[in-house]
Amino acid sequence: MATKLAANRIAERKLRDRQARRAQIIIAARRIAELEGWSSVTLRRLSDEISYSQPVLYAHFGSRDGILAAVAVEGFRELGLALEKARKRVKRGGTVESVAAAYLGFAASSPALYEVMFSLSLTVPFDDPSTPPELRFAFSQLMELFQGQSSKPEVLSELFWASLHGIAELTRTKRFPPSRQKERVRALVELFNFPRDGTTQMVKVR
Amino acid sequence: MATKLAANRIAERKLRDRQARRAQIIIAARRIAELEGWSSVTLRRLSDEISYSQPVLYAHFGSRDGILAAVAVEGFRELGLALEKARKRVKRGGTVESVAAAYLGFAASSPALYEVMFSLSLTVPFDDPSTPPELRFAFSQLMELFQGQSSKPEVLSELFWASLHGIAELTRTKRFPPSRQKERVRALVELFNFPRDGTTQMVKVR
DNA sequence: GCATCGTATATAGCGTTGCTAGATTTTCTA
DNA sequence: TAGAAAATCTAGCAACGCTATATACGATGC
Repeated sequence: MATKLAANRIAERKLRDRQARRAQIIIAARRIAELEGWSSVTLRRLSDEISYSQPVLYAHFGSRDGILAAVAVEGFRELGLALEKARKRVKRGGTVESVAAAYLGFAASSPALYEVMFSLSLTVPFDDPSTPPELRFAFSQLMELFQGQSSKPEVLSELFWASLHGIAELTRTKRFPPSRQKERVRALVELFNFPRDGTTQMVKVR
Repeated sequence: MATKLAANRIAERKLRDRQARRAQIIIAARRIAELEGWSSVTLRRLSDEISYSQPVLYAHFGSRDGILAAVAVEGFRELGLALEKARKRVKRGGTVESVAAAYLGFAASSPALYEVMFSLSLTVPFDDPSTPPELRFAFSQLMELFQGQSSKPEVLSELFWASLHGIAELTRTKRFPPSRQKERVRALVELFNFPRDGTTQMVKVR
């Protein structure tokens, strides 16, 4: 019987080791990408960093894309937490502004991570039940902003997400001059702070 | 003297041939990408399609990225023309709606083309004088929409561009369910049809 | 018309990539 | 401690972007 217990502990230890190494790979990939770009994240380089041979990487993730996907999911996890924090620590003047700042701050501080979260052809249909919970959680934080304010919270939060993503992406790829970033965010917040739910109307005044 | 003229004509013909082949390469790359994705656009495949050897590709574009960049610029050219058309043929109810539809229609009908226009690390700072005119023209079409309406047309048009780009991108990568697309666009148009220029105000009604 | 020279094009190969089959070592079990 | 099983490595394949070198071609001068 003691052998059974020992076998259990061994299996547990193996699992721990396995997970630790998996995390190590993800961290290494992320670090290299952030420093030198994703094209520098090669399997040989990675296997070198973790001091294992290449096939070990395939035991954890089925392919190079599998590694990128794992990094992306980790990115969504962190983004979700950052948005939740920004939403709950209600800054006076509206949560929309706080969440927008948190989103763009995240994208700006980890450009390579943000890049792989979207440029990857993960093809996660979002609605699908197979969508990783990290993704759903991150989006749910955006949806919370418009709950009850509008007749269609999904539509408004999707549009909000799209706007944030567009700003993040065009900033990351240097299409937007950084000089006007503050004004862009201010305009964005103004637009989304007044959703048209039937009880709000825009009128001309003079 | 006749020899001089002949030499001229020969040089012209060579230039024409060269440009024709250049266009051929761009068209082939675009077609392959649209059918099988950009990873299938290899130099061997391209040289095969145009019935020339690989080094010829390097005589035209310095590298594979050079080919992608050329395709991207062509994409911006077409996008600019499409936006101009949508803006000038004023559909009743506002040009914003028309331009938005044209933009998203372009992105949806040529996803690979749209992808390379932005996912490429062209790193074109936009403001820079070295920015291709095709890019500037396309953006100018968006800026036209908000000229005079707002105190800061650049900010509003950049925000509009970002929103459109976000929708296009999240749709292309299957993050958005296509079912709500119409509503998303409607909400977008509503938001941007009422820029806050000091003569418009949002009020609660009941 | 022919030799010559320069340009255009092709051949062949280098180094690196993602990935994998088969050998080998390590670890557990009985 | 012997043998089974799992884990890991070695070595190599095909395909990639790219380029040095060789060859064929076309224009030019006598």
